[in-house]
Amino acid sequence: MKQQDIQVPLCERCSLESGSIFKHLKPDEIDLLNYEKDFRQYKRGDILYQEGNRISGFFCINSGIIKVFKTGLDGKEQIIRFAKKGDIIAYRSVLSNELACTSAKVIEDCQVCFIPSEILISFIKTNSSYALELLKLACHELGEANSFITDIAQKTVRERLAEILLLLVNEFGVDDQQFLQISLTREELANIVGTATESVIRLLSEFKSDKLVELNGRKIKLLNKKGLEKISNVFN
Amino acid sequence: MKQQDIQVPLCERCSLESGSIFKHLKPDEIDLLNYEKDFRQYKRGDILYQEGNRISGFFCINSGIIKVFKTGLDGKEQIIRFAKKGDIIAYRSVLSNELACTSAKVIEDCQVCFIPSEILISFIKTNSSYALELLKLACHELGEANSFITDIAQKTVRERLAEILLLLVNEFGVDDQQFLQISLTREELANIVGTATESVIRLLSEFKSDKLVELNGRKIKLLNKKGLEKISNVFN
DNA sequence: CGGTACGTTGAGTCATATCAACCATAGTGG
DNA sequence: CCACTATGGTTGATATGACTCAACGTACCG
Repeated sequence: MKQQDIQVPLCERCSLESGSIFKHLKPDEIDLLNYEKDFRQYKRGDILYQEGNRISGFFCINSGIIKVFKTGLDGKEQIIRFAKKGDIIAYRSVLSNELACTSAKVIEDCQVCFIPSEILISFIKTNSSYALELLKLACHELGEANSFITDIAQKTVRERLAEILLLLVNEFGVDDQQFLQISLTREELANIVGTATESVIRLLSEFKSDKLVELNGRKIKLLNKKGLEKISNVFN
Repeated sequence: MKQQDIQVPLCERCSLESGSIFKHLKPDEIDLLNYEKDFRQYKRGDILYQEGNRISGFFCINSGIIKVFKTGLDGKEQIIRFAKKGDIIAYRSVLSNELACTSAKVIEDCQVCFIPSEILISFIKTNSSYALELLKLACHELGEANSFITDIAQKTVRERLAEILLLLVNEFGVDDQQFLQISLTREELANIVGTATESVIRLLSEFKSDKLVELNGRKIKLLNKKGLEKISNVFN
């Protein structure tokens, strides 16, 4: 696709395609959104927003992948979640009216729309079913956070790594050769699981020896999902 | 207080006293709440609701303390948060329309009001500033969950224990002898920190040797907050 | 008095972190 | 074109934090 072919996506179409939260808006609200939003493009490594800053709006992802993380001790990142097409990020800070508690960095080149806080707040005030959907979203994320807390507190690194691999396949799918669609460095994997880079490397090559995964640089293919599920101790 | 003296609390007064989320309701909504709510009393050890069940409403705490936890591997509890006067619990499941992802158990005898889901949903539909407050609450909790994830993933047990002690003092305060108001078993402490009971015991007695805390059975007094802050690595 | 729940301590083990060295690759600038 | 540097990946050696298991003390309760 040539540069001049890139079009600002239409919210109406995008929200339906992606199933984003905006599909609950009324036509005139969608129009307002289309008018007020600011379309932006970012490349791998770019930062959308940073922990500790006040944020004047939030982002809706149209394409690409973004990692949302907190910076802990010695600058070590803890990845909280990923965002892809249809997801919104930074809405937490906007709604709680707090400083950003996370940073967001591009993993795969992306196109996003920036939407000013006031628009979100006004939709909540005028469209109660939209507000309810937002609540549903926030509460769902809260449930996932709770599970993650329990996992990190109780499971071993080995168990968590297996779980994360399965989770990544579910969330991002695989390409035509069955390799995981999302490409992460070993360090990023470690920063999801909550461990050291070397541990991820060692465990991955163990998984490889056990014929659970196939490795090709950053590309990972799951060869034995049942086996990984067993290791990860998920029966829910 | 004799049994017959116990009164069903009035939502209007309770919400103002406790600063609960219901203070944003309009008078006629408060009346409806008063009418629809179901006042209940529970004793230490009682269970309010359990993980995996569908919940038909949520609880507003009038007095006492409740622990909210997930059950992980081998039935080990991970305490997610505590609820005290003015807090609401189980609203997550109600709003996300999911099964309960946690259980709730009484730590200190409590009086609570049970409020049917429909009431909450109807308030959201009719009172947008209330909806916004609920969103604020959920998003705030989400931020706390994110911090907790990062802590558990990156800090040592020693650091986390120090942090939790400080946090408990902040949240529940101390009695006239400076002892922490909330009384937890060692196992419960371990289930917040995410460690083994024995580890908590050992670390607490280390803290005692280092004159950081005073111990008297379950009663804990913080003697040197600065020292504990230093150990806990909190500078935020 | 036996039972149950909680607290404490010691000893041994193991998973995981840390430290260090090394290789591969790609981009940079002179 | 080559040296230089940065980044990421891998492996080995070593250290240690934290868990597990087991024994035992204590307190409370019916």
